[in-house]
Amino acid sequence: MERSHPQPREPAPDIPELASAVLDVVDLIPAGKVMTYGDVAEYLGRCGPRHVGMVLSRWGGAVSWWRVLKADGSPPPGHEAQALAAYRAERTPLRAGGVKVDLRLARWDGEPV
DNA sequence: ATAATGACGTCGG
DNA sequence: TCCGACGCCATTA
Repeated sequence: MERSHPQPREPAPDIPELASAVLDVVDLIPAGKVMTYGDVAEYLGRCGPRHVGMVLSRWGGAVSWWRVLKADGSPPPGHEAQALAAYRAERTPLRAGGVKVDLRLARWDGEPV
């Protein structure tokens, strides 16, 4: 199909395509499940866990950012209370103490629900 | 183009 | 369990 517009860019020209891909993956995580930064990075196979964090810190507000956390189950720094509230609302499995997610049960393998 | 940054991960103590 | 050091990698200044 021919494009009438001289600049057929993405709907979000401020967001790099890789970053957009990260946001897309995060949006795929079902409620009650989570992925680690490393899991998202490995899922994409195009960047490292650190970069996933950077993307979410900048553009994560448009997606379910709370469903991405550290490898030890700790919620994103600076948003712990907010994330924990979301886990409670989505019935995400938490570990004893309720400050960390039980990755054993809540980790999403990427398969459809 | 190079240096510094950051919502990470892994290992050692 | 907690803390520090090092490695990783696209983005930003």
